[in-house]
Formats: sequence, structure tokens, C-alpha cells
Amino acid sequence: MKKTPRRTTIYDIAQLADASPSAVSSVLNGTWKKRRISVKLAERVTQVAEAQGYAVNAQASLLRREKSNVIGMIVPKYDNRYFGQIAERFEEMARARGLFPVVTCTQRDPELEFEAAKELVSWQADCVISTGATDPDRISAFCSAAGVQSLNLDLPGTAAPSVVSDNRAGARVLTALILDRCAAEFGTSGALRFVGGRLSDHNSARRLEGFLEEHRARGIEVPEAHVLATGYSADKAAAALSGFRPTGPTGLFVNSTIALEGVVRWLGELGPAMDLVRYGCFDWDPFGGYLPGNVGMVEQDVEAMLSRVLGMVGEEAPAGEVSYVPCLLREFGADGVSPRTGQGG
Amino acid sequence: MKKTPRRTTIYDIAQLADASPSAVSSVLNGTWKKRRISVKLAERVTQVAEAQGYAVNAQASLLRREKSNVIGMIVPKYDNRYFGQIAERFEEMARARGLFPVVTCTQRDPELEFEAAKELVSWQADCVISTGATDPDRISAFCSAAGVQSLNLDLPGTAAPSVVSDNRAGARVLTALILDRCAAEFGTSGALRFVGGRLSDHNSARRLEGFLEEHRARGIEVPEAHVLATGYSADKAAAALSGFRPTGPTGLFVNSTIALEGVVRWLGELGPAMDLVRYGCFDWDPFGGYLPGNVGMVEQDVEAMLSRVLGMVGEEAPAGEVSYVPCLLREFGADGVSPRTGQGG
DNA sequence: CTGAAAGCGCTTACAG
DNA sequence: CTGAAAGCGCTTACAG
Repeated sequence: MKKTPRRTTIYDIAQLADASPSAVSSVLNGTWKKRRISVKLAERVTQVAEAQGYAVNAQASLLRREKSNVIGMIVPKYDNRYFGQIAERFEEMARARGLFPVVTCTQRDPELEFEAAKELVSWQADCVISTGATDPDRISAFCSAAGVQSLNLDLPGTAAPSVVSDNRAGARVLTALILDRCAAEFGTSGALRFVGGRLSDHNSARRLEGFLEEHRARGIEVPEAHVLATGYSADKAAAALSGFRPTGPTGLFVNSTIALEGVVRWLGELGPAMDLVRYGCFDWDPFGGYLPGNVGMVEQDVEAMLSRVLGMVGEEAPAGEVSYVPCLLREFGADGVSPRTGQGG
Repeated sequence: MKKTPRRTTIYDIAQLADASPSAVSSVLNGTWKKRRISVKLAERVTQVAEAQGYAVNAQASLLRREKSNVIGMIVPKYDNRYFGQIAERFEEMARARGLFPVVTCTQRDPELEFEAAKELVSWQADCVISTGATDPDRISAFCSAAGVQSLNLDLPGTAAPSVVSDNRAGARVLTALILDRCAAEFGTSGALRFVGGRLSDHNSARRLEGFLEEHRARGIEVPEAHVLATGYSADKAAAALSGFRPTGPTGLFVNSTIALEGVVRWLGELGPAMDLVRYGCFDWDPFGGYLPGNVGMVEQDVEAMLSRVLGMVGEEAPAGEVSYVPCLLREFGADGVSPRTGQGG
């Protein structure tokens, strides 16, 4: 517990354990067997290190090593079930593979994204994973110039391999579900409204494709005014709907849980007209299934996406190659409370 | 875009820009004005660095510097609105203060918590913040031996200063709200049930205190069987309630949103008896206010907690000092949909 | 206004 | 079985 002015180094331990700094180093980093250091010495060193509360100086250690095993990830948000789960599982899975995960949250800000990626390169990351990045190609270009591997997750790029959900297929089955449920519960299924997301963003564009495709397959025309891709913000989703008061059966395709927050706010203002609304959401939240009117949610297969992307670390893969991971569809009961699970995507 | 075998260093740039490595270093780290290096040279160096996609080697840089400005945080989860928000805002606020935040997620595993803290010390963090740690004192002891400052957030410790919510006061106003709403909506207010959390954990214990205090103040006795502190797991919360079928007005104090997930699952199984249940939850989730039967949630003041704890970085404060931050109470309308906001704690 | 040089704490071939 | 020594890429007094 004593306060040391300077942190304990291998030289301090060498002195205390009556050994050479090299011996201490190799005992502490596990290469001592290869160096055939005696068990006795190894134990003495370990004990002294423990007693001194020694922690290796990662800076010095990494500076000397050839590979850092640091793997960096940028992620738009933590305070979101999808990205929170990605960050959490990523750290766990990377650790299990003997890597040192470093995650940083960039708030959907392109400038911050780039700065953060640069920072990860500074930290000698062997690989940088851009999750949901606005401009992944800029990051890849920088990484490539620095000789660092880069990979894209969730949103694809053209300058590095990408792993993304099959958004089109997922959106299509969700659209089908909402249309079916409107038909079953209201006897009618007019064109749905598409709420939230940004069409300049690849995922939203693919989801809109799936959305339109399913309508087309059923011979339902979608008026242009039904596409309300107002961005990733609850306020904007609520604002886009605020003037609208349903007078008949209404179905919504909600693109992202953040848009869903806006939608439920709007629903709260409707009063009894709320009963005329059914919706489904692309992206899952544990409370989603208990929201009145919610018929189902698409859950992206985070585990599968991460194991796919982690499998690419250190491997050669053509830039621009996009790997699609199927989504899961979760359907909720007509009472809006008991969730059932199904396959989709 | 060219692949370099070795990463670009200041020596490469020095050669290309026809300058000395020292000059390059001071241009790139911003100390060049102090060294009165010519603007011309500075510009040349900056341009070459940019063209080469140079990123400083943080390892080498930090190894040489006296202060790292790295500030570490361990957090139990990202996939949780409260902790996700803490991690996200922490990174943002730390950056705004010129620090380099490094956050790692430890899944409520005491061993992982300690390992992660050790890793942060290895990374030369100037300060380690233990958020919601199971055994913060063990981390503080280690940090203190290494001469590193440590602070506790959310759960207090005795070996370092702590910043926590005023859980007792928050729980008391939430209990009062639930009792009042049961009285208003059912005409009766028997003892509530306390669901979720772990009583060995400081926060749950304080919340139970507030819970019991409010009952006592109203002369309501709480049967022992009404305390179902089954841990931080939706499954366990659901299991604790699974045998119970309300036959009369029932109020629940739900301790944590993870327990709330279990509670709403149970509610879904009740059918019409669901209408006999009112509950409130300690911790906030954006969808919480739209769940049927939810009368209110306590929101912890993450921003205030973080600015308090960040204000302590680099400062001397007595170990064991606990700083309490008031919580906010959010009340939801009787329709279970429109949220109102009030003050509590 | 600018450069040569020492040194941060490690790791690892190399030489016993 | 073990140690002395070089060097990773920076920063910063120090000496011009």
C-alpha cells in the first residue's frame, strides 16, 4: 500500500529478488520456460512482483514487441441496445481470442470517428474495426497508409472487407409481418409508413428496398409521402409524425429503436386512435415486445457478425467484399405483450 | 495508400522534410512555438506527416512523458441504458477535459474487474475509476500500491473516494409514488414487493432502506416474503414471481431495469390479472414509460455524477469519503403512456 | 532559431 | 541455466 514515487520496474524487482532484469522480464511475461530459468527463481520473482503490486508498463512492452495484439473498434453509441451489445460482446470475444480490445464511442460524428481511428493506430492496434461508421473508407485509407488492417462492421465500405446484416431480407420479412398483422387485425393492409433512418446510409437504403419490394410483391403502391427517413433521432421521428392523426388502420415500419422512441411518444399523444396503429421495428430492444401495437422486431445477429469479423483479423480478404449475416425476426402476440420468436432474414 | 513495411516514424519525416527528428517531434506535438521553430519548417513537416499518414506512436510517446493523461474506467455492462450512458458520457466528458478515456466492460465479474483495473494501470492510466465494482477496495489497494489514483462511481468503497446516487432518498420517493398511485387507482395501498438486486450490494441495501422507511412512515408493515432481491438477472426476477398470481391490487418496486425485463415477462403471463399490478422501477429506460402498469422510474443523474467524479481526478480527497448525488423521479401518467417529469431524491 | 544525445521500461537475440 | 547489451520511437533538457 506504500506510495512509490515512481512505478515499480523490472529493475526494482531484479534487485529485490536478486536476479537480472532479463530474468525478471522473462518470468513475468511467461517466456521463462523457454529460457530454462529455474522454478525457484521464477517463484521468487513472481512473489516479489506480487508483493510490490507490479504491473508491466504496457507502453514499454508494446514498444519493444513486433505485434501489439491490440484490436481497436469504433462504435457510434453505447447507450443503445444494438451497439451496446456489439461493444460488450466484442470485448468479451476478443479477449477470449487473446487480443486486447480497445473500444471507443464516436457519437455518429464523422470527424470524431476519424480522430478515434487515428488514435487507435497511434496505440499500435493491429486492426481497426469501424462499426456503423459514416465514412469508413476514409478510415481504411488512413489505416492502409499506416500499414494497419481495417474492417467494417454494420455499415459496409469499399476500401476494406465488410460484415453487415442482410438488411434487405430482414426488412422484407418485417414488412410482410406488419402487413399481415394489419390485415389480420384490421382486415386491411394499405401501404405502411417508413419512419426513421437516413437514406444516404447504406442500411436504411437496403431496408427501404426490402420494404418497397414486399409492397410491390403484394401489389401495394407506396406513396412518396410515406417515406419519413428523418435520421437517427427520436425527436425527428416524433416531429415527422406529429401532424398526422390516423383516421383508419395504420401500419408503420420503424427503422431503428431510436426512431421507435419517437414513435411511442407520438402514440402517447394519440389517445384512443392509438388502437388503429400497428408497427414493427428494425432492431431489437428487450422492452419492445411490451409496447402496445408492436407486432415484431428484427434482431441483428450480433454474435454471428462479431465472430465473422473477428475471423477476418489478420487474414487477407479483398477490400470491398461484403459478407451478409441473416437477421432474426421476433414476432409479438396480438395482445402486445407475449413475445414469440421466429426466423427471418 | 502505399503499404509500408514499418510504420512511419519521426525519423522518416525528418529525412523527407529535411529537418532534425527533434524539430519534427516538437512540431507534431505542438511544442514548436515554445521552441521558436520557424513557421515555414513547421508547415513543411506537417505536410509531409499528413502525406505519409503519420500517426504518433503513443507507446513511445507515453513512455517518455511523465503524465499519460490516460484515464481508465471499468463498467459492468454497455448493454444497459444506465451504464451505457455512463460509458458514453464519460468518454465525451473526459475528452472535453483533454484526457484520453479508456473504458472496459467487466460483466459484473470480480476477477475480470480486477484484471481490467490492472490492465489500466499497465497502460499508465493516471486514474482508474471503478464503476459499479463488486470489490472496489481490492482495486484501490492495487492502484495505491502502484501509485495510481482510484475513484469509485455508482457503488462506494472504503479505500478511495466515491460518488454515488442518493439511493435511499430516491427509493423512498419512488416507493411513495407507487403507494400513492395504488391508493389512487385501486383505493388501497398494501405493502409493495421489492423485486431484484442483491442486498449484499450497497445500492440495493440503501434502496431497501428507503423502501422500508416509506412503508414505516405510513404505518404499513412489509412481510419478509415481499423482499425478492434475487440478483441482477431478468430470469431470476421472473422466476421469483412466477408462482405468484395477484388476486388483488398489487404494487411492485422494481430494482433495476434488468429486473424490470423479468417483471414485464411475468406480467405478460398474467392475462387480465395484469390490470391489478402497478409498479415503478429504480433506473430509467426510454421505453419504460410506455409499459403498461409502470407509474414511474428513478433516473440517476449521470451527468452530475460524472462531472463530480471527473472533478476529483488529480485532486486529493479522503479515502472512504462518499459524495451523494440526488436522483430524478419520472412519473408516468395513469394511461401508462405519457411521461411526466418531477423532482425527487 | 535548432540539433545531438540521453533515457523512458521493456524484450530478445546473442554470447556465455 | 543466465546476463549484458542493443534498440523499440519518442521527448526534452542542454548546448549551441
